[in-house]
Amino acid sequence: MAKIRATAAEAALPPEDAPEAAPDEMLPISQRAMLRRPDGYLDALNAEQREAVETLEGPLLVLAGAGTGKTRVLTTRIGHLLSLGRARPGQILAVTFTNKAAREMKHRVAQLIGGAVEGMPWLGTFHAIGVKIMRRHAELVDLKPSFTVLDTDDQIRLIKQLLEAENIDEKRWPARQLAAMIDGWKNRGLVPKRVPDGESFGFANGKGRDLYAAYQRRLKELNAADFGDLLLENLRLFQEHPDVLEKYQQRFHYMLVDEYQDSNVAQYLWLRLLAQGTNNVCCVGDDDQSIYGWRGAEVDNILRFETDFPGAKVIRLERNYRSTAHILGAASGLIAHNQGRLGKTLRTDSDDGEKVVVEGCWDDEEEARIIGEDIEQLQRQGHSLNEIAILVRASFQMRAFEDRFITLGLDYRVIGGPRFYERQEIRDATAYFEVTLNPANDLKFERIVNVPRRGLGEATLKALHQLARANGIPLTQAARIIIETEDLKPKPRKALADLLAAFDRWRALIDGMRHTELAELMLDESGYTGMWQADRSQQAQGRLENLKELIRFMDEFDTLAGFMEHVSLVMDAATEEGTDRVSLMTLHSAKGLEFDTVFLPGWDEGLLPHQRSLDETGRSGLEEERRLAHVGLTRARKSAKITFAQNRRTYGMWQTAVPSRFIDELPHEHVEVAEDKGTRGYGPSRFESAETLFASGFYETPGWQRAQRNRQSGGGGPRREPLTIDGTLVAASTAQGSGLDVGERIFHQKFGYGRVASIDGNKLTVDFEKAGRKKVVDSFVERV
DNA sequence: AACTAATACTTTTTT
DNA sequence: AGTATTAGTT
Repeated sequence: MAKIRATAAEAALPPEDAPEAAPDEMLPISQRAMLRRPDGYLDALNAEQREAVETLEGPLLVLAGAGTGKTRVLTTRIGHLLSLGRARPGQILAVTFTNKAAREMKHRVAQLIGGAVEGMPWLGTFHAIGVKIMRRHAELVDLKPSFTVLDTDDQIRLIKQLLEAENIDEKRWPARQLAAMIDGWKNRGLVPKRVPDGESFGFANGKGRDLYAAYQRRLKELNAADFGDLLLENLRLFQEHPDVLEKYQQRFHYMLVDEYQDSNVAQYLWLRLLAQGTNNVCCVGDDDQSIYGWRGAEVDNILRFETDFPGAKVIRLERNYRSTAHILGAASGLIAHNQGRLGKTLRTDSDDGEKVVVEGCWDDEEEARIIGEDIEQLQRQGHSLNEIAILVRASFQMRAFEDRFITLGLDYRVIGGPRFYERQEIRDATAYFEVTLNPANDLKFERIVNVPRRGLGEATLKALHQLARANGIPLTQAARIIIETEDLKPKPRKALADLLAAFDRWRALIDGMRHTELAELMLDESGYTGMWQADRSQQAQGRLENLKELIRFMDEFDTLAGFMEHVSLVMDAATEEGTDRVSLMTLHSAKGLEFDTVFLPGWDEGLLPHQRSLDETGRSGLEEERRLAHVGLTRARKSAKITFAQNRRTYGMWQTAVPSRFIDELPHEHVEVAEDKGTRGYGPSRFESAETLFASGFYETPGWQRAQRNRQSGGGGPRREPLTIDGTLVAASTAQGSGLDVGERIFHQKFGYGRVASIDGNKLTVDFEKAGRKKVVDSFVERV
């Protein structure tokens, strides 16, 4: 086992560390000269960008609005540092939040400096860099260098076990909730003993902090760290070991942070410690694009930059190179409603272009139909589908579009979605690999002990747990003991013995066999591939494909351990390029991208300012939602269209929706209401009024005003002044005993006439004459 | 231990 | 509405 750890540790310290061994890694003179040529990289910048690139010493905040060349500044700055010989690649720390951004930056730096330098060893996500540092000093944070990074699944599983051990009712205090709390604490840089009493009481009557502490202890026993630890433990490392900190302070001559508005407290503290060395820290960000507050990001970090880093210089990039004047005007007008901004005024030299179009739809299906038609129209006009995107607030919205596009035969791609690594089959497969490498990983062992089914169920697991807990040993070791006894029935005993033997066999092959072959062997011999082959379901084929893809991906690494290092942090599904497809994604995953044409469906009150955001974080939540809307609009280069639905299904029930308040906040001069094409008639006659409504100038129409009234009155109840932030969304909650009885004949806006089949509170099951059996909320039906 | 039925929960976003 | 988890049954 010691041997295995050694391999893992070696793999964890890849050759990128070479700079120390090969001291002079400065770019060759010829290359530096090339970078200096007069038509070179600096000339391509505007005055502010250039200043941002050339201000090398001291703290610098670059406030870069959407489309102002933020990435260009960052990469040019790195190139500049290298070409001036101010730093070697290994002396520049450059952190991003996403793997995508890290890849992009690596790529562009390589382009800039001609790919001569073998990458930048310290360019990566906060988490990836955190792991790298922690592996080198693992013992100082009570881990072994081969520690594994837990995914969210394992995290929950572990917490469940803790709750069980403490006899806490998981119904009342769900593991997810505790996981979220612990995450939150870690994001704020709080170790267990620093958790405030009040918050500790938020879980299981004050056991929150103790559970957190117990969880951390279990992690150490398992030699594992969760995502939060990659930052928190790093911070602890620096705080408790000034000598280590000093080493890194000296190493990093220049520090760059991308998307600083997304940083959380732990990241901020980490950065500030490092910056106390040279103080050459450059943060790039946009407070108007801070959309990860719910995940612990602190807009405050960017708002306070000048106080945190005394003597800081602030440069604003306000020239937008992306969007037309109308789009920019609409976006700026919207975001101006936020308070607590650093304030930027985006300018552009572009033409006015087209106004932002707003169109109301009957329901989400019509929304998808209208947008589908628009896209087909664009396609006929010769636009590339790759330049069209649909940006939604929540992923459930995607479904209507996917359905529609499939019937239209329109090619689309979903960006984001479940990450490759998060798929069940990938997690299972990597669990096999992990247990082979590290038999002490109880969580992974538990994951696959009975996958595929081997007859090792609850009873066996319980026995194993008991033995393991009593002796303080890993499950696999307990298994080894238990198969020598009579404690298990013959069948499970044999199955367990076989499994252990298999792991031993695979482990013996690690050094003697190509790791991709070994991986295939493991999946075959364990019966895992067989399990999916035998599965006749729709998805089984896809899962097998994914497993193949996994093996292909592994090929890019030299060892199994080296692959495992990256799998949890950096692996995401390959996005096939090449084909012409419409992109479908959430607003969050659209940040940093741009398209000629952007569709923004679902600007409904409760969905675009998302109700949950409003409920949980009030005003600041509303402002974050507004920033999300702003991010959406600013993705568009040439045209943007906003739609909303008047009826939407939530949790399977129809509710009337009200247009988003953000629509009203758009400056009139940059907006036009969709003209009536006369081809969109839909079902019931009441829709005709909606058509005329949109044809005759939106803001003055009766329909619009009705929507306004609805918004303010909370859905027909007694009038309430402007919808309060935590006001509930129209219908559902206003139902006061409907007085309906089973068997009564009713009318519903969408489904027409029907008879009540059963009543459950305010939820009705109705047999409609045309639409069949549906569940609806009683306030949407009227007695006839 | 495995299968079926009932119930609860969902719909923010990501390393 | 649909999925995921859980409880109850064989």
